[in-house]
Amino acid sequence: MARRSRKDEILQAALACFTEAGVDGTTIEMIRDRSEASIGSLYHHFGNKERIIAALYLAGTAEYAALLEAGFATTDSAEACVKLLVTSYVDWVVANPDWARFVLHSRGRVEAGEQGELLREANREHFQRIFEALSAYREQGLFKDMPADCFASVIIGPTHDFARNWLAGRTHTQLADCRELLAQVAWESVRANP
Amino acid sequence: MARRSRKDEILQAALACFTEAGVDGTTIEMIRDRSEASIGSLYHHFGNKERIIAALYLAGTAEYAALLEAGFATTDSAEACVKLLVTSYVDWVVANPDWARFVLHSRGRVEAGEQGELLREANREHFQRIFEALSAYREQGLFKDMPADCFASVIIGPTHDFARNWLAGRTHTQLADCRELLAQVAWESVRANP
Amino acid sequence: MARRSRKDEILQAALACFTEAGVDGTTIEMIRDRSEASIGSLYHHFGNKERIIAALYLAGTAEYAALLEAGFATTDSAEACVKLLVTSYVDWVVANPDWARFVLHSRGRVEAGEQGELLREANREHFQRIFEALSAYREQGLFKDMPADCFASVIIGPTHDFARNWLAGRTHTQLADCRELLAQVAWESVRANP
Amino acid sequence: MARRSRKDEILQAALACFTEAGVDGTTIEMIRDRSEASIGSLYHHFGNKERIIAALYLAGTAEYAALLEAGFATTDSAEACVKLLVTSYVDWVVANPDWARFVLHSRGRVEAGEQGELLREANREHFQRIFEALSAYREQGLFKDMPADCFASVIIGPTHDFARNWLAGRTHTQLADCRELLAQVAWESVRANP
DNA sequence: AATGAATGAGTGTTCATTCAT
DNA sequence: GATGAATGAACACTCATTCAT
Repeated sequence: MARRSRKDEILQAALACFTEAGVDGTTIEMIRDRSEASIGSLYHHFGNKERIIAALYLAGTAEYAALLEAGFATTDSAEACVKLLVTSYVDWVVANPDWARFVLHSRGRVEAGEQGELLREANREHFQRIFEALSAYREQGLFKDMPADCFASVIIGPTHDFARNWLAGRTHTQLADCRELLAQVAWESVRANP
Repeated sequence: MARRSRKDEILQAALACFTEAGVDGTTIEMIRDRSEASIGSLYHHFGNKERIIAALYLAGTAEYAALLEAGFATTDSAEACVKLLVTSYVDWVVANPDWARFVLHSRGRVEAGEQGELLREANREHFQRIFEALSAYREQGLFKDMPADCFASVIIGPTHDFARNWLAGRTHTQLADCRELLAQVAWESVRANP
Repeated sequence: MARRSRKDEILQAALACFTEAGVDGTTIEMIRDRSEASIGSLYHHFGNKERIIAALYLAGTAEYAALLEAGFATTDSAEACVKLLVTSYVDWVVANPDWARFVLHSRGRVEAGEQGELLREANREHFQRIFEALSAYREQGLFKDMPADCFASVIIGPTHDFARNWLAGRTHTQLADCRELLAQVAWESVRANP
Repeated sequence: MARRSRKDEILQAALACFTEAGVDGTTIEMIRDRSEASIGSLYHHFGNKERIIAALYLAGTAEYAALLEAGFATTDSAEACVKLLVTSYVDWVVANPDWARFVLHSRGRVEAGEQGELLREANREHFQRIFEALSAYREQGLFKDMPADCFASVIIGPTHDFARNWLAGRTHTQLADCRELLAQVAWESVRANP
């Protein structure tokens, strides 16, 4: 997240507060303190607390999507594609642990709020993009046959789960050290049996 | 959760509120309304809101643990054991969707609260029990070599991920319909390559 | 305060609570804890919190009055009488610091409560008794001429003031060490100039 | 107390409530009603109830200290100094009976609260100032020899005691009518015998 | 654009008291 | 007499939001 504009400073401050006190535990006053903006400024830029949360969420998922997009450009096999989904995610989480923790825990909230439709739209595009990238391989029968939503969970589920635990300080192993293992497992789990 | 005692009625009511309004969105007043207990009674039994949350959480994980324990008794192979972890979880989630949603989203909060150590203790026992059940097979080299915390995520990660999505109404497929698939994937992901 | 009956045990416990937490800071629950009586028992004996306070107050002032009465029996001069008022007070405070602190701070409260008239009656009797003891000397012109309420404050004021400070831990000097000095000052302040 | 700013209006309202209902009997809502400020404004200015009490207390003692200071400027004998301590006090109490009652009954509470150290500091300065004013006379042997804390109680004790009684409506005599008498008694009580 | 004093509905919690056993 | 679970009115305080400057 660039550290340039006032808006970004506020978002940065909000994220730090969310990390320390939780989203519900963070008050506007706390964000104001840390961002050194005024309350008026906060409301001028975002309108209300919910929209600060949504903006931070959407920016986070956009970053991961961009990372993925960049990867797709240099990817030319089913295996590389599947592994890319995992490694991009791991890389993003390791590079932005606070942001990742926030995103992982706030989805339901944003989804239920006034910006929910925006999120859902972004999500549809995200999935759409991934399926486009994979559809050719799928038609070639390179993947096990399973429902699309199940397919997604099988690929990314172990990574999500481990990332959650790592971010909560519950693992002995570092997330970065599992990068290849998780990618390999993902590939083996979805590839069609020879 | 039995529907007998006053304490359980309160817990039941709290869960319903959490499902409808979220944990933070639920007020003591709402729980009082639904449980038809008095505020004084609520505080007499639980002391504060945090402890209502913790009690509900702990009861939930205990139920899953009990289900698992019952399954271990009739399990006699590495494959059956691994699959049991998945199917028990799926069964519990399908039978108790509200409770599962609550547990899935409140872990961090309970962990951070005053009852956190209790939870961590319960968790240690839970993992201990699972590793006991699997250690013999592990020593026979029936599993891929990987860190223990990673091993756990590989087995249960896809199920956790899919269950989260299903509970949030984001899947087209029913969780119950993926029961065998998820169990099979779990087993294939951790078994040593022939 | 005798440690015999249940009522006295409760009063004793209440006083200890008042000392530690203040009268308003003390809850019925705290008194119950310390007295090892049940809530029901507390209410059976006293009816409500206010009446516990009043009973303790009245018992305290009665003790001082008794001490004074005993002294009057062996007193045969204006000087001895005046000094007795001071020394009896000092002796009682030193012997019952917690009780004294409570009495010194709760007069207004008891006076304003439902037992206020009882207190006022006791006070009238108390003053009546003192004036009886002093009236002969007064008629002999042994005292300075001043209003009765002023006379009382001149005698006991320094002692009250110092006792308050001593009970609050604000003095370097011990109250007991000022006993004779305060008595002497009282006598000099009210005796007619030769 | 000036009647200008919002803060002072709140303090004024609080004092009126304390007089009518007692400090513990006064709710924030009552102060809000009388001051015509909003609850938010109350908390914006003072933070919590305790700090309203402390601010009122400190302002009260500061006023008396100022009165005293002004008097010291025109005082040039031991007798005048001692009498000034009494008359300043009487004058302040007569001019501000509600405030005086509050100060007389809330010292322990403020002392025990978070602003206690502030109060103690103010007190130290107050005493320091008085002893400076009297030390020259003391060194000349114009006073009876007694501990400093006792000395203070002997001078102001009768006045404190009578003022308390007068403020509680327990005296027949007016405080103002005892002004000279109390000053004279104070002086006679501490001056060295000729 | 920026500011921050003011707002007040709503929150979790306390605690004196009652009453069925 | 004794018990203690149950009651619910009342409280101090929080915090997202507004708006005049």
